[in-house]
Amino acid sequence: MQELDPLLHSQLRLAIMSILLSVEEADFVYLKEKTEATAGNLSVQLEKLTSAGYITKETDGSGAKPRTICQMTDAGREAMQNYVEALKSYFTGL
Amino acid sequence: MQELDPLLHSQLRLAIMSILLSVEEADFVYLKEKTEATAGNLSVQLEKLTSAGYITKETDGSGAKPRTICQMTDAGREAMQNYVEALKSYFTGL
DNA sequence: TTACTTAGTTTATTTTATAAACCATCGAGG
DNA sequence: CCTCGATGGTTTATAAAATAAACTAAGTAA
Repeated sequence: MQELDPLLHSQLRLAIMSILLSVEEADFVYLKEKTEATAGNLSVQLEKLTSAGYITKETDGSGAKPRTICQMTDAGREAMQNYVEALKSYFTGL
Repeated sequence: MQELDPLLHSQLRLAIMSILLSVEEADFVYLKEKTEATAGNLSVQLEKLTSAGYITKETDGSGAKPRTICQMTDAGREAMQNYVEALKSYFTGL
């Protein structure tokens, strides 16, 4: 019965990470559509994942209308792997 | 990207369910030791699982010092199965 | 009988998730 | 050029959840 990384143990953050696992790059709008989250919620959760170092979040500058692009980091991928391993220990009896 | 049953998507409740999957009967004290939760927290989460119908919780009466015994219900087992299936959809890219 | 331990529950506090309100920019229409 | 609405976000407020602290009641041992 291992610890479950609390940063990943959240439906929306897990969904974000899941998408970034399979896509290597996604912008805010895409993530919003895929996850069906509100913009506010998405923004908050992206920030958390970013400051944990699990993803990068670059906002296309030039003062223009913003475009935020996210990618998974190596640390993020590793954290996901650990999370899965930890989860497995919860389902040995199933 | 399916919904994750919010009742199961909690570390402690998942741990409780996991134990009850593999054991068919466990008392409060045993669950407390295994999960390393505080009594208060455990009590609250057991109550939630009970009122959701995922487990049963019988307190050995006779006015004496209580002994609370928990078991998983069929609904609980089914919910766990669904939860696992839903989780899988989050890790296709891993 | 006083005082400690055990088995819990109830209530209060903190943390987390979520939504609502807001700000800035772009593009279209008058 | 100026409003008006849509787009792309962030900030802040609210609701829900997890956790801990305080309490209750019975048993046990000195």
